[in-house]
Amino acid sequence: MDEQESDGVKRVSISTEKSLPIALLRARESVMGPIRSMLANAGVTEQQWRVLRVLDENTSMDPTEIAERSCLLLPSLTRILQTLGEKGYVDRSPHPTDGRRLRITITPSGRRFIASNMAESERIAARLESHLGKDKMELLLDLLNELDGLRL
Amino acid sequence: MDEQESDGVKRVSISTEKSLPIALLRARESVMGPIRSMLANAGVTEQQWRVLRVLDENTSMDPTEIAERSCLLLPSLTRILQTLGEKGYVDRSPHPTDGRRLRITITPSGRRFIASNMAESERIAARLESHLGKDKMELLLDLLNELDGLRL
DNA sequence: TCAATATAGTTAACTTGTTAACTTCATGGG
DNA sequence: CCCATGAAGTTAACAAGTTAACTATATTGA
Repeated sequence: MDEQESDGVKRVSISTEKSLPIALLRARESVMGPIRSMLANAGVTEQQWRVLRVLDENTSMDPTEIAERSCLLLPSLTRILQTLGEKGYVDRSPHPTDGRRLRITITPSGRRFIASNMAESERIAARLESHLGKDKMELLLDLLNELDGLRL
Repeated sequence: MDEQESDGVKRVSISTEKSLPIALLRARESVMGPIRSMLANAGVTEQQWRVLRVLDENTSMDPTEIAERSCLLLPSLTRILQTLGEKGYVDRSPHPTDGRRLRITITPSGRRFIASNMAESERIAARLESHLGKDKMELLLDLLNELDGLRL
């Protein structure tokens, strides 16, 4: 119940319980718990893992594309690519025609890293889906995508 | 379609498109866009705003309670309370019986700050609900809460 | 052609996220 | 009573989020 409703006045204010941003945050925390453990063992952060996975799905990308697909801002990505380069998981080369751009590629070592951790990642995802139910999962993804598509 | 399905082999891997953590992240980004503009004008961060709103709903709390309700970790909250104290929005006093705890209270200035920005905050929330639809909004909140309740 | 403007990426400065170590106070059992 | 253990906060160190300024290259139009 809403603590501030004891005076009989219906509170219009959105108590933090019903706030969508906070609900999204909490839900994400719950989902990320097991994934974080897995990634901590593997020695990468959640964001580094996202970048590697996006790169693994594509042969070569420039930072702007990577940022878009892994949901990171460019300044963050600059630092992450720096770290991943030091770990030997990505290479960078100049763009053939546009001197402003870079071509980022995942190295064989990076692909091996993904391969050796993907099974566990998928086990975690499968366990989540089995707990929530396939139908609810799809419904949830649809709603989230719709939210993402809204132009506010 | 999935780029890696061209060989006819059904990919089991969860392309980042269908990843729940990323969908949650993207959805949150969309929702937060207008809120961030509002808060930037007001001169507080999203997290500072969350803390103030939680404090506004309760007369006095200790940091552990605040952290739980505003979905922050204690080390972050320590710094945020420091900042809010400097802004004059919160006060701290020792707990009457337990020497380890603190009592954090929102100041009148903090309440005025909330009051002068709550209307705009609610306009934004209302616009969101009108775009998505009340039914879908409730459905989404239910699903997110269920996700939060899962023990993985 | 060349100056104005736009794009890609980096750097900087500040705030927060995240984990671990640390300090102080409480509490329960010997 | 005293020590071991636990709980509440803080501090530290590093990674990432966020906005703005900046560099270098491209592109456009007069």
